[in-house]
Amino acid sequence: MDIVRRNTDYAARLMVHLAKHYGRGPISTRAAANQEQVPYQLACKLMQKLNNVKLVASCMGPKGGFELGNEPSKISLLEIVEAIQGPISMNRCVMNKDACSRKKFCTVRQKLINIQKNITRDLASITLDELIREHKDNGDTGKQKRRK
Amino acid sequence: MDIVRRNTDYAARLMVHLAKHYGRGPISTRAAANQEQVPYQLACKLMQKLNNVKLVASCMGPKGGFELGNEPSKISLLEIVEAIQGPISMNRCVMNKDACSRKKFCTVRQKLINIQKNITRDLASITLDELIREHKDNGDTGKQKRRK
DNA sequence: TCAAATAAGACTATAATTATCTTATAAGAT
DNA sequence: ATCTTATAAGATAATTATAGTCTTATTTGA
Repeated sequence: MDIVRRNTDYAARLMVHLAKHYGRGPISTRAAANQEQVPYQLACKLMQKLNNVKLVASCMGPKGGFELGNEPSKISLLEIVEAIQGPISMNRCVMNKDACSRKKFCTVRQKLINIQKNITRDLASITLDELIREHKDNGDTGKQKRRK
Repeated sequence: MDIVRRNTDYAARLMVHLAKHYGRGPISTRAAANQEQVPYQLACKLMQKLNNVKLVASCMGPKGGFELGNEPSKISLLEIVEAIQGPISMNRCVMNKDACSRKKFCTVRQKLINIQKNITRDLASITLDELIREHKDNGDTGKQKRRK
């Protein structure tokens, strides 16, 4: 099983897509999903989750869609991961205080907590703007096919 | 979902148990499972997986059981994790070269690879001997209840 | 030969994840 | 006003992963 799941991967693609168009109005989920090779219906659900935590802002109606809720430099991969799949957890005993009665004499727990901190720190350091900066020289021409 | 899964947690307990008795002959799975609060049948399966990669050595027959396949200082948490749940993977595209056609222009992949390296390095640095050293002052009296 | 142990694999159950479907609501365009 | 295109929300289905159990075979010391 992967730490970053498939849906999170999809969501990251969609966010990178929005980031590339930041400041130029909303993008419809259909267009973003098509271009980023994400199943449309799934994309709708993912956008909703991102909307719930204000990583994106929605505009209903025709010509509507979603746009980033903040500057690309202010949105990290960690936020996207947590919006879609919840907090990164090394082990249930790390997140849930009551998960294990052995906690008081467990020597593994503190070590797992430290590893978890490293992971979240690393993910938090990756922002959308650096992801699009490196994307620049690939073929996003702005052309788009419509409809699923 | 937890990066370290429940069965891996069980396996780690069993390994710590064996480590405490290292050099004093085999321990039966039943005894270890009882003391470490691991379901017996599951413990059997886990010991087999650990045996497959030689983290433990088996001795069949009465008075048999398992013992560590190596000194506690030579066995890391990473080895236990990988024996039970397979390699740590940040994302499918990291482990499986053909998982994603977008790989060539994907800016996230390399960053995920780096995070994954950090995790495995951290887990590899934790060895059984340091886990039992810190365990020393808890109540493993050697008393044991028999039977499930 | 018996009993206590591992070996191996089939099987079941549970839970998590992914994907789809349906209905409702909003708002621009005509 | 009505139509069309879009999001909102939630129910439900399908798939996959994980955890747990059961059964039978094999080994070996007493």
